[in-house]
Amino acid sequence: MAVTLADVAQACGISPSTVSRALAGSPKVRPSTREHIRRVAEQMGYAPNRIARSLSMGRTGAIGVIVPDIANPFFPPIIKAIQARAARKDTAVLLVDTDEHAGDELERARVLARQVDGLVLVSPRTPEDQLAEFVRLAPVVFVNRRVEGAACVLIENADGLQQAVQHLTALGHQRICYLAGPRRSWSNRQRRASLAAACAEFGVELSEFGPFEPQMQAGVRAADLVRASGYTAVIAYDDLIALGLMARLAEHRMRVGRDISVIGVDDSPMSGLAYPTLTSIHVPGAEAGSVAVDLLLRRLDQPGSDPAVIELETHLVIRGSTGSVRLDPLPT
Amino acid sequence: MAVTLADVAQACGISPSTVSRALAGSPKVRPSTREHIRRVAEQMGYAPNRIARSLSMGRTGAIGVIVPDIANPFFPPIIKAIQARAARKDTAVLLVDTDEHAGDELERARVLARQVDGLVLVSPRTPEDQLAEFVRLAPVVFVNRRVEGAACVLIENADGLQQAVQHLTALGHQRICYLAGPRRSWSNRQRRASLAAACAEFGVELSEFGPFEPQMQAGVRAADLVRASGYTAVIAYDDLIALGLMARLAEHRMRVGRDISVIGVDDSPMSGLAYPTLTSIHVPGAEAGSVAVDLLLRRLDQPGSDPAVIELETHLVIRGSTGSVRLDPLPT
DNA sequence: CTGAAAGCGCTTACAG
DNA sequence: CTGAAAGCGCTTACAG
Repeated sequence: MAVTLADVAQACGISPSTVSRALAGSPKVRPSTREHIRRVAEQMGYAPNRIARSLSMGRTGAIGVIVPDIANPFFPPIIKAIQARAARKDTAVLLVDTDEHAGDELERARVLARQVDGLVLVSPRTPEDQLAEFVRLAPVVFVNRRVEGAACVLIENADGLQQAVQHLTALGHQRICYLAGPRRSWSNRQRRASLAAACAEFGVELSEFGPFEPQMQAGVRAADLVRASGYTAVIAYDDLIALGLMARLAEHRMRVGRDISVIGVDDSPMSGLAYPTLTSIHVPGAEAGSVAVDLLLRRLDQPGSDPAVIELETHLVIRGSTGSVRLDPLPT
Repeated sequence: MAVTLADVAQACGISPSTVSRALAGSPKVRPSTREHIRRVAEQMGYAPNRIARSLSMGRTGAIGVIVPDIANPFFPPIIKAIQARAARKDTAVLLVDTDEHAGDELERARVLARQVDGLVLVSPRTPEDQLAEFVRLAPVVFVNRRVEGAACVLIENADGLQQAVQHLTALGHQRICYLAGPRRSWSNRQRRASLAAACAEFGVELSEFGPFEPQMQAGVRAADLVRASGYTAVIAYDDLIALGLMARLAEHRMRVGRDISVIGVDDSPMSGLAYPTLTSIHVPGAEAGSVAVDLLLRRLDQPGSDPAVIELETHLVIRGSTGSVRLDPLPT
């Protein structure tokens, strides 16, 4: 029912082969015929059937993206950047949300791999020892997780966390409490290690509560632990936990930024709009997304190339949720 | 390189036709052969090439979903429900985020339509007079927008808003200020109309500021207008605007729930976790998503069927951001 | 520069 | 119940 290559060919009185080549912009077609064909095709409203093209070319022009949870504000900027970058390269994006079910990732990837040219795996939760499976499925780029021998786009939290610890010590805090993320999370292990290093460097005592799911509700739960413990400085695994924490502390009339300092990770849009505004570590999500697409597309075009590992940096954004120990801020 | 139908057929010593039928579960194949074929296929790791199947069947087994902005918390529940429902029906989902660019929707839909069996258009921003174009592209279901003659899943805000006005009047508020959403938004027009009706019913004065984009930042801007105006009750187009408003009011030491009452729309996860918690109108996003998939799939299977119009209801969820005029709440 | 032919991997009337 | 054949809409060596 849609107009096909053969229809255009017939209308032009020439062979489908030539129409195909003309539309592909092949230099082997005489310019005048090419123009004529193009005009006719346009005017007939011809649009190629991508499915048919995929089958004959052995390439789908699509990539698959798997994320744990699109409702977590960490992911939308990455997804948007992936879509934008892919669209620019005329590549479609199939998105799968696994709802944080680590056990589903491999199976979903297996199905997805058959319909796309390659996969971007964002913050996969699959255990270390099964990660190699993904690489066998299709060309793959991992985002926010290091996998030996595979292409990765990593977010290096060390700088941001080091700045966070420095900032807190400058404000007089001697002890820092870390609200840990999910145990299976690679980011969490990375953040905890960086934090330990930074605390050692500045001579600060570090302790930990958790693990917590990356959701505000978990931060609410954490709040009561934090209150009971008497810590004056908290670094949360992510902004969601930090925001939940702050909301609950406010309920108990604790003044965040005065009685207690809170730092998140992600620098999500909400962090600038909470009250008080949330000091947070900026994570270049959008950049990670577009770099991932570039890496994947390059791997598809040059199958031989070495899998690249890109590390992106982070930095601290200071806002209202951190302040000096026991000292009143500006008079109001 | 992957194992194909022909490979399986050869391994079994029978024709590809029969293998195809056996795997499709056709009753025309002798049960014993069917079992044998299945075992061999399984053991060879055969998985059908969906692209090839699509081409020969004229159906892709995928649906396209277009949303204005995945970063807006209104959409993730809908998207997740669509994915879950589609996955259960063995249908893939191609997701496109238009970044609130109304002008891009039609073009993106056009491209998408060629790779899927049908489209779900969530809260499309395209002007009224071009909406019919989508229907011509492919089988379509609209979510959160009424389109004459097309299948729609609508969220009827009237009940929720009526409850909201009733709630506010019961608390003693005589005037209500509405913070309007985007002008091109169908929801906004619908909400404004329902609100006007409810206010008329309860004899409340209604005025309006806006339009505002559905983002917290817009709520921050709105806050200064609201403060200057002296209104004691505000209903915002959505939770994001309401949350931005609350954050900014808090900065100015206004006590939301006491000095002023604020109501949002969406009942997003954050509304229960802000401080104070946000009274909001619950919108059944997840239900809308799965109903939309059902509708679309039914249209694909029964092309003749009439396009259904489903209306989902809303209701008010009362939390901490609304309170009596000028009266102190419980002593603490 | 252009065309006829084969092929991508499946499905499905049409014959047995 | 099973097989040979045609076809889905494209691309691309292979000949001219």
